[in-house]
Amino acid sequence: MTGRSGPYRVFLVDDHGVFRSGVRAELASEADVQVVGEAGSVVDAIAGILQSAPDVVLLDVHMPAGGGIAVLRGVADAAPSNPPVFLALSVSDAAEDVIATIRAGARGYVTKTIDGAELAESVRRVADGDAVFSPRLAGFVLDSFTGRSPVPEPQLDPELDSLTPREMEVLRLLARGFTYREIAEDLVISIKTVETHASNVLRKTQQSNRNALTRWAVNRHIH
Amino acid sequence: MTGRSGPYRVFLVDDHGVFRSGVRAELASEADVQVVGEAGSVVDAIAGILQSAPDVVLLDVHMPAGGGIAVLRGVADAAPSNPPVFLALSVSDAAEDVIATIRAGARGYVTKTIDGAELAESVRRVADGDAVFSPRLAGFVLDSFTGRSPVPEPQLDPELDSLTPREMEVLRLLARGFTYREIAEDLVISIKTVETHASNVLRKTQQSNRNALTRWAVNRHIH
DNA sequence: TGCACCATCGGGATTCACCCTGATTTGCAC
DNA sequence: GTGCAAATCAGGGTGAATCCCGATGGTGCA
Repeated sequence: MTGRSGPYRVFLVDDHGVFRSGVRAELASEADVQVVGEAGSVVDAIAGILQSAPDVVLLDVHMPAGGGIAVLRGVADAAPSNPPVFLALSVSDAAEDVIATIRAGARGYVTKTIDGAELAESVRRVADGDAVFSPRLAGFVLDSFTGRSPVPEPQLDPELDSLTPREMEVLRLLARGFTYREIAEDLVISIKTVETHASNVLRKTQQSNRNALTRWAVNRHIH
Repeated sequence: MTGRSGPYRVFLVDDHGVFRSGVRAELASEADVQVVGEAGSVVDAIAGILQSAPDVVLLDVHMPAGGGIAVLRGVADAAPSNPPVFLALSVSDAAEDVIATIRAGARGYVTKTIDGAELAESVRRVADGDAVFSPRLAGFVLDSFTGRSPVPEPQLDPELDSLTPREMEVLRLLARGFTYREIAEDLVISIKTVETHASNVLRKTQQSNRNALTRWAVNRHIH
C-alpha cells in the first residue's frame, strides 16, 4: 500500500456505450477501483472529468471530433487543482497513435484486448505513478526514446486543425482512394488545383505520400 | 408475442473481452434475452456456437484471423440442425463491410454506438425474422439492391487467404505507406520483385490502386 | 490602403505506380 | 522425373503523383 485513503476513482471516456458498460462490469469485481463517471463525447468528457475529479481517466483514443487527445488537452487547459492521470485505451496499436497520445500527456496506453484484471492493475499502476504499456507497444515507446527506430512522425491534431476547409474536403476524397482527376471532376475544379491542395495537405500532415496519408486519415476516422 | 417458449438465446463473438462484458451487462436487464456463451477467437466461436446452439449470434466483423465472416462461414459449413441468425456488430460502417457481411449471411448489421435497449430489440427482431440495420447503413443496403448506387466491390476473405506469405508481407508494408523502393530495401530484394508482388496483391484483392488497397488493408486490421 | 490567407490555375520536371511479357531458380508433390 | 507454385529479376512503357516555380482574384483584417 502507498497510503491511499480510498479506492481508485476512475472516469470512462468512449463513444461506444456498450464498451463503457463492459469496463464498468469488468471493474465492478475490483473492490479498490470505483467508476465515478463516464462520457461518450469530447465535450461531455471534459465537463465530467472536471466535475468528478477522478484519479484516472480511461480514454478511447479514436473518437469523433478530435479524438481522445482533444479530451486530454481540454482538461489540461482547464488546469484543475487535482489533475487526473490519463490511461489510453485503444483498438489501434499504430506507432503514430501511441506516440501522439503519450506526447499529449497520457501515462499509459493499452489495447482493448486487455481483460478486466489487467485493466484494473493498469489503473492502479498509472494512478501510483507508473507508466503502463501493452507488450507490443512497449517496444515502440522505448525505441522512440532511444532514437533507434524509424518511428513514423507523430501526428497530433494541430496538423488536422491547420487544414483549410477546402483541404479537408480534398483529404476526405483522397482517403477514399479517388485519383486527382476524379477529385477534380467531383469538386468541379482543375487537376492543378487538386494537386496544390493535396500537396498542402501532405506538407501540413507531414506525410510523405498518398498512401501514408490514407493510412493517417483512416486511423483518424476521416472518411 | 410470437409464441416463443423461452428467452432469446444469444452467443457473443468479439476479440475484446471488455466489449463482451459490456454486451452482457447491457443485456442483463432484458428478461427475455439470455447470453448462453461467448468467444474471443474464430475457432472458439465456431465450436461454441455449434455446441450451445443459440438463436442469435452477435458478431464482431473485424477480428483477427479472418474476421467475423470466417465465423459465419465456419458455422454454415458445419450445417447445424438449428442454425442461428447472425447479427453483425461493428465499429465500421464502411459499405464494403456491410455488403460483404450481408452476402456472407448475416441478417442484420448495427454499429457499436448502439445502446443496450436498442441492441436487445435488434436481437429480438432478427430472431423473429426481421432484418435490422443501423440508420446510416440502411441506405447502403437498399441502394445496393436497387442497383442505383456505385457500391464498392465487396471484399470477402478468400482474397486475403489467396495471398502467399511473401505477398502478405509486402501487403503489410504497402499498407504502412512505404514506397516500393523502401519495401525493396527492407526485404532486401529488387524493386522489380516488389512490383510483381504488389501487382499480384492488387489483382487478388481486386483493388484498383495502392490507395484503395491501403484502405482495404487498414479496414481489415492489417498493420 | 495594405497585408495575409485562401482558392484557383499553369508550365515543367522528376519520381512513383502499375502493367505486360518473359525469364530463372527453388522446392514440393504426384 | 515431371509438373507446378512461389519467389526472384529484367526491359520497356503509360499514366499518376509530387514538387518546383509563378500568377490571379477574392476576402477579411489592422
